[in-house]
Amino acid sequence: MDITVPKGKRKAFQRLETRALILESAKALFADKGFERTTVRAIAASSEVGLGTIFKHFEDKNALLAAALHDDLAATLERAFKEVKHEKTARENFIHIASRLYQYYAVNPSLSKTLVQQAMFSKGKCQTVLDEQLSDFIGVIDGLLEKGKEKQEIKQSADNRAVAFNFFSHYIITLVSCLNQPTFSPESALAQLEEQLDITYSGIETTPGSKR
Amino acid sequence: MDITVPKGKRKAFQRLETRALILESAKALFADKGFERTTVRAIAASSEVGLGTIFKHFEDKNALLAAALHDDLAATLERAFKEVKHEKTARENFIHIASRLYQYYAVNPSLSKTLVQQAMFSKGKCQTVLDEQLSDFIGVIDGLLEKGKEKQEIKQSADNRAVAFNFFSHYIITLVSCLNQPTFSPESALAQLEEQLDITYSGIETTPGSKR
DNA sequence: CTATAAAGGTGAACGTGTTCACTTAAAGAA
DNA sequence: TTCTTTAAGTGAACACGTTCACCTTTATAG
Repeated sequence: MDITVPKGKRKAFQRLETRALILESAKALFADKGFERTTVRAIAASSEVGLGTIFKHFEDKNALLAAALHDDLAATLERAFKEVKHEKTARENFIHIASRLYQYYAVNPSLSKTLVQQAMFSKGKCQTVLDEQLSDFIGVIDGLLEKGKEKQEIKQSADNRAVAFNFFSHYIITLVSCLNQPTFSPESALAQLEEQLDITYSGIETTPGSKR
Repeated sequence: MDITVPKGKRKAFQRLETRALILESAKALFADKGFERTTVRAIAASSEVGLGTIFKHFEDKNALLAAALHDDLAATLERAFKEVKHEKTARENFIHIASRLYQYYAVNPSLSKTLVQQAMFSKGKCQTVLDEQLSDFIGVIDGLLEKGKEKQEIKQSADNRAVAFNFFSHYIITLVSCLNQPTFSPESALAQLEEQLDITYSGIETTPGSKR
């Protein structure tokens, strides 16, 4: 019997507290040992909770990783979105957002790789969390493109949806490609992304004006 | 004592035969039950081989899948490469190759998804097999682009390496994106790929000539 | 207050991928 | 041939993710 929460909501509070405890331990252990080398039993022991309890709070070990990184990732995204400057080009703003994300992934490339893998391939349900962030991301790019059209950066005939997907493709492939390198450097990832954006912007077909 | 191979190479032959037996069973079971729902024990039983034997032939269950699909995939790739017509544009040839691959993946989308996932994220060693195919793929695209430059389809200033990577990015992201749908249709995947190639070809920036 | 229902918490037990000490048989040396 | 070495083959044992029947505690009904 605890006096801090004398209401009829002790259970709900306990639940949240337990969840937080588990997440804290999970985060620390994942960061320390990596995903595969961290056992659910170790997380249970570290958070002083029964093994089964963890699975009352999280669908599986993957969901645990997603939850452990979710808050930081969401904060990174939100911060990046807020830093969008409307006087800058769509491209500059996009690169800035990508830059922030790459910096975040660089904190722990190994964990990031696992997270990205799960986001891209997870079966059915728990992907919702990451899908939301993807939708946000695509939505923001869409907005940037619209602004870009207004300021003559981008041609009117371009389809925002398709171009947003194009940007996202390059962002994600560059990320995966660089996460597979022995070391992940946000700078080289950005350079690679810029190279692809060059192509997306200028196109590759011969044009009447540039047939030298 | 078998009379068919009386040489001093019985062991080598036995080994190959055992390997083939395992692969045959693995292929059938994977196709029937899917990757996760097929146990290594079931493969061992079906191929009438000890459990440990499988791991003398394959690093792990993932390698088993890669090996099971490798030959078909290699054949698909080779066939697609041979169908390249030099009188067609680089884009048409690329789309044709992608089309063949998408058709192959469509045979068993679930297995394909697992295979692609492993190819993109496998740790360290066994990825070699798939990496080879990737190198081939990139190499062929590179060649197509060079031809494309000769026939004025693609501007000289384009960097083949970067553009080949660009093509590959769209190919792979489209594949993953479509494999995550409830049903995988090569046709809709191709449509999506074409949409992205449109962007890559024409570019999105406003040009002096197209400022309407 | 008591009785009942609901929900959090628990760890033994299970299934499965993977390892390893050992057996067996082929290849090579004497 | 006979002995030695090498490697294929094997399944018991292990580690870990996951499940589930059960317990305990809180919430709710009477």
